[in-house]
Amino acid sequence: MSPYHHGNLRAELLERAWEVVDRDGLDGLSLRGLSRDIGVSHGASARHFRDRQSLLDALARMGFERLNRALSETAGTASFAERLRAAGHAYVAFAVAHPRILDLMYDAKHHPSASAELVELSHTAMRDLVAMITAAQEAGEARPGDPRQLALIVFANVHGVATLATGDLLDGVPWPEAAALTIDFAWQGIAAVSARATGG
Amino acid sequence: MSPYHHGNLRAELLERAWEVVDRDGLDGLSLRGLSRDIGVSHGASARHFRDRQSLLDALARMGFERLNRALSETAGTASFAERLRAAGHAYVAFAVAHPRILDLMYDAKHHPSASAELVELSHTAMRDLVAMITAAQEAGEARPGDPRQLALIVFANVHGVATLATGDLLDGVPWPEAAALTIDFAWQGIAAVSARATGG
DNA sequence: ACCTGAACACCGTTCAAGT
DNA sequence: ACCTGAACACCGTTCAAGT
Repeated sequence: MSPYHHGNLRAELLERAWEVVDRDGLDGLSLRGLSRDIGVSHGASARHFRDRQSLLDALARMGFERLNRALSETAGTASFAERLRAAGHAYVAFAVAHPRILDLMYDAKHHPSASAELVELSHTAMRDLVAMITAAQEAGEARPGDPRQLALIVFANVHGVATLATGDLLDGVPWPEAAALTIDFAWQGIAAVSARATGG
Repeated sequence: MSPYHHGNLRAELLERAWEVVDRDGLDGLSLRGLSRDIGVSHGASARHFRDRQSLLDALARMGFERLNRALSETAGTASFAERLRAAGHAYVAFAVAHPRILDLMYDAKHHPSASAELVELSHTAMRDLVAMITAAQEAGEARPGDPRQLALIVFANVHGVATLATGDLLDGVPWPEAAALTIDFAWQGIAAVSARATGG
């Protein structure tokens, strides 16, 4: 009712934009429509976001923050194979739950004006994976070799199956199954021979 | 010089749109700008494309046609391992050469108004891969099991490494190396045990 | 059949002015 | 510091009219 907004317009814009993109995709998002929904004038967003791309950048950062949090929550004390399975599952689950947001995340990251924070957040998962594989190697559970190469293979598998899942290319296979299949396949390839023998 | 266009405006719109998207991304593409570049009035495109999304759909179809052709050109008489390597290389090469087009291809395919032809073209590569793996199984070169599951794994690997390559997540590793690494890894996993022993 | 050009409803962005 | 509202240059889409 107060003629002026109460100071958290930035957060409200982001939250509303997340919902719109999640539901209708990027096509459904306009700054003017967003302002209309929230009940501010159409120029109000300019105080908080230089331009449309700047809002998308912030939205992408939100996405990576939530994805990274979901991934880090799987880092328990379980075996490497189980942690990998949990992390992979979490990644694909995020992709399936928020396919348009994930698209936006990688689109924004590719954009020439991408913020340093966004680029940084987009590399976190890969870095954590390299660290995890290094630890697995030191524990004798993963085969030796450049951990970045092994991480690359695992990441390619997980991201690839996520894309297949959201792209409707799984051909009827439920995504948790496809994800487990792909991740176990990747793990079998990078596990040490001794560990491989004990695997199911 | 003639006041009217000479009948291949549709093809010209598509060709020009491909160039613009390839260079500047989707943000740089507008129907009015396209018409301006070609030298027709801004409403002319409506005769050939219902709306903007319809042009993007046709553009995506072009992309899958070219990608599928590049993939089918690798289907020589070589061994399955070599054909897989060549096809994977071709896929990643296309992704690296035309990252924005590839994005557009999958975006358009996700769109509610996606044409049946586009959906069909986007499934071709996967179907060919399943057929190839089935043949490899019959030749005793691939391990038994649901060929769709094995194809899924290979496709996830290839598409995943393509995404990593265009997403600048390869961490300095040249993409042909990363692609070869990932594909060989996938092949080792699906190859028959006897074939695996002979592999490098 | 194919293209033109005006018309309409929408954008993103900027900026003086208000509180 | 934060928001308003007019202004501007751009869109996509439609449609009568021209050839």
